[in-house]
Amino acid sequence: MPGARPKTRDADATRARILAAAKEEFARLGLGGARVDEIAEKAQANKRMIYHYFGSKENLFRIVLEEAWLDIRNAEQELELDHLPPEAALETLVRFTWNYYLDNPEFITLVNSANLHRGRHLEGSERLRTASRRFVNMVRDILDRGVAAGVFRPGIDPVQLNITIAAIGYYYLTNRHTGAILFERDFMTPQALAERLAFNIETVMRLVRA
Amino acid sequence: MPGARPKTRDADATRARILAAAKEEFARLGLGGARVDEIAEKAQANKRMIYHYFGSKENLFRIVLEEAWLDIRNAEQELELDHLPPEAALETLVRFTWNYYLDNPEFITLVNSANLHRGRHLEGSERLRTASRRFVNMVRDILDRGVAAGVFRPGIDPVQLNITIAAIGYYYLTNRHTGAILFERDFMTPQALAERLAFNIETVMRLVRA
DNA sequence: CTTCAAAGTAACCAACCAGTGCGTTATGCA
DNA sequence: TGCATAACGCACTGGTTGGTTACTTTGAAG
Repeated sequence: MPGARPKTRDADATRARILAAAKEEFARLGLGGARVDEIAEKAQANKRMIYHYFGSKENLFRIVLEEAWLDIRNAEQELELDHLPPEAALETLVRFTWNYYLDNPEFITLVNSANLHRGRHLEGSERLRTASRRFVNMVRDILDRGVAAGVFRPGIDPVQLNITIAAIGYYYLTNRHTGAILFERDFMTPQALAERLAFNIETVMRLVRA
Repeated sequence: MPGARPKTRDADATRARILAAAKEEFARLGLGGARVDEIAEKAQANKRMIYHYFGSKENLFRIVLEEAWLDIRNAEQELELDHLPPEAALETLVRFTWNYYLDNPEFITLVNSANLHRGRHLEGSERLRTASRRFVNMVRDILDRGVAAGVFRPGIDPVQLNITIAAIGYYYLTNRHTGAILFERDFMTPQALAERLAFNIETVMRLVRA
């Protein structure tokens, strides 16, 4: 929940409250479903302020998206995977990705919304491209070290591996509602979550092992 | 594109045109973004006919979703995987799933929309549950035959395997727009698609092999 | 032919919604 | 203290949207 409005005027705080409320609403209802009035109310701000700080609903969406992505890329960097042996580094990345999706469920729905709109709102974000390049290099480094140590097979594309690591967690969580109906099981019990994580680690390890 | 309006009155054809147009619009813009007037125009029908046949926008969405799921479940059955040896059956399923997503891109966005609304529109569809049960049994049978033949390891949960097979294709395609921006490569060239399919087959085979 | 239910249409409505015009209030600085 | 600037708020609009009312047309059974 965005915090309460401060007594005195504070541009940064108001901007931040709007951003937090927008993230919630866009994640819950998508770009088309979210209401600017609702965002303003949740942020304890006036709708006029949204247009003052962000210009348009679409631009607000754009900034929410960019922030969300920069957040996960920063968190990945803080894992310092280059300090771990390759197998431990990869398993840590799989666990981290899974837990990040669990702890930040709005990230997944925001990404879905962005893609429904064909990625239009992320085009031209140089900050994001830079962060992503660093991330891919980190995974490439893990793979290279694993090959050198003889524990990973050579020739694996780090981008394909990244996509797979994200996919096996992301899909399970984003499609948990229809999954629960089709497969007649609760996807979100602690046991179900633990089983899925173990399955995913096994999948990735078998994929890379020499 | 839904066909042109027939000369004479034809309730079934009108209903079908509305359904086809709705599928397109819901897939393109989501439940909230789709416009009933637009669906009526695309279907060459009057908006009132939508309410006559389907009662409400939400109910129209519900039926579009159910049809889309039944379509893929039926197509899977037609593969007759029980006539193939276990390894060939599994690879065929991975290829089929991938190609189905490629040939029916609206399926993916419909599923995303359904999950944004927490699966609410699929609740209580007994037809769908029956079809899904048969599908899971089919995969379980492939796994069992593979274990008996000594080519697959035992203890694999067919539901987890299903989820993974869907995930590694689905995620790549649904997130191809943001992926293209982040990873600075075109996800949809024939070569990129062939590489991803090969990677996915490798992933699944390594996951199940004894 | 007649009849009548179903198919089809146009015009409408109340609610809603992104965006704005314009005025007010607080704050930092000279 | 006075002033420029930025933060903030209210009330409105022009256009849109899901859904409805009241009506005409069609086809087929008897």
